[in-house]
Amino acid sequence: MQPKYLQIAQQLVRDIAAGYLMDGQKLPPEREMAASLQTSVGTLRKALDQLVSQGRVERIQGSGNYIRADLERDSVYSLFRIERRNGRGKPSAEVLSVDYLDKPTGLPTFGSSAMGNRVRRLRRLDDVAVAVEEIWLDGNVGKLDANTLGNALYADYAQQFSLMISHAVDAVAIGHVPSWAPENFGLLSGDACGYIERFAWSEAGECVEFSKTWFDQNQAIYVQRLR
Amino acid sequence: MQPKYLQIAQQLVRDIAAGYLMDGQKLPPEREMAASLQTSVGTLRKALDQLVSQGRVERIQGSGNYIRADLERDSVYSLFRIERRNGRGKPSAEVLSVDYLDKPTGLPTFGSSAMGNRVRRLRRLDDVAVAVEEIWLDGNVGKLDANTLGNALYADYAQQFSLMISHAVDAVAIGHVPSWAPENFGLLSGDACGYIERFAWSEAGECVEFSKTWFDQNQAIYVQRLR
DNA sequence: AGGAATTTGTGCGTATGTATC
DNA sequence: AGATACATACGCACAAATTCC
Repeated sequence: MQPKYLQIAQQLVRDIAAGYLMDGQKLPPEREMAASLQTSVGTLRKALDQLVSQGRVERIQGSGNYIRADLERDSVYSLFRIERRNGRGKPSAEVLSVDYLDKPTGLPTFGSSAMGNRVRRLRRLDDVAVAVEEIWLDGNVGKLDANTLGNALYADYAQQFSLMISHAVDAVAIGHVPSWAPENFGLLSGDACGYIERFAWSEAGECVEFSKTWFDQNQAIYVQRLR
Repeated sequence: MQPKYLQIAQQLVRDIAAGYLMDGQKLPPEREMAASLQTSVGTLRKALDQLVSQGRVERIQGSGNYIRADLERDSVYSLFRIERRNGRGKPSAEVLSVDYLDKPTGLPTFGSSAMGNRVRRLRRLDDVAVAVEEIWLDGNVGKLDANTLGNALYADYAQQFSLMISHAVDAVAIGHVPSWAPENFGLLSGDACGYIERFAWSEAGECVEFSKTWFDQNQAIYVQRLR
């Protein structure tokens, strides 16, 4: 039996995910809400504290508690946050190619297979191309089905392979835009460009993915949020 | 006037930093501690919750509260992880200058004062210069004492001003090595260079710090670890 | 091994302060 | 200025985990 304040917090999370609670919606006053949940204000506040720390609820003293449904959290962004310089932007991703190939020499060692799935994508914020990326998913997890590959890559891994990504390490480096970058990407092939190298680990503890993301700094920044 | 629970939390942080509270040490029982601090158990618990969320204290039901001094957290690394390409490196920082100045035009808006403390540092890993950085700490927190400024900047803030940094946002950008970079930095003044922009917030919720860190990519990478 | 004592975790109620509308 | 709503603070009772005898 979980503590009541966690039960309440989880119920609220489910209500947000299910769409019963919409983004920006104002919750009832704490006393009212506590009464309807048959609990005390203190316990309700502890539950809300959880959601505030997750960024799902914003509390404004004297005003109220507001739902902050963050679609990004469960989508393309989840483990890789790119923002427009103004801090907003609806994310999407266009898959340029999916291939099952021998890992080329020069690719860092990761995973256990000599083969890998290579995904190349163009990423957009508000329909503006902001980054291109090349992702290598280790071959031993299986062969990626390009047709069912959507915006939320890690969710697709979970769907196709029951593969859950648990953590990752990102590093920043400076390089050049790859030759396969599409024409409508702001920068031209060969331009100097900052990129992110990423290694990602499965919940089983194996490093299963390596990726590089080159992004147009005029359009977007890579953001690390702490705590 | 800060809330009592934050005052208590900060006093405990100072006591840990000062060495009055050693790693692994067991704190007195909550009721006892609350009495000696002339507060209620609930308020003390809220203060301890802060420290637990920072990893400074571990609470074990039925046993007690234990100090978890994490030297790495309070060192140069804290909230800003630079590694050598091999993943190792003992961090250190040399303070080049500390000045209390009018914020120049062009500096992003943050904090509430027109003045700011400008710190310029050279950062090393294993005594190799890997990055230079310029840090602006808002003037309204006070005037930094250069003499007591060590490697652990955020710990120094806590010491000098009871100022605890709670979270930060980092963004990657590309620019040029500043003119004041020392000779022994690998890159030369004006060289193209990746840098990190950082905004950092106090626990009171005010954005109190802005910094730029230019780093020599041949020597070091900036690393984001997730989860 | 087992039970009592100790210590933190959870839940509730209330009073007062402070920000917002 | 008044009403509303969240923030802080205090205190108590009982549950759960640990420690000690």
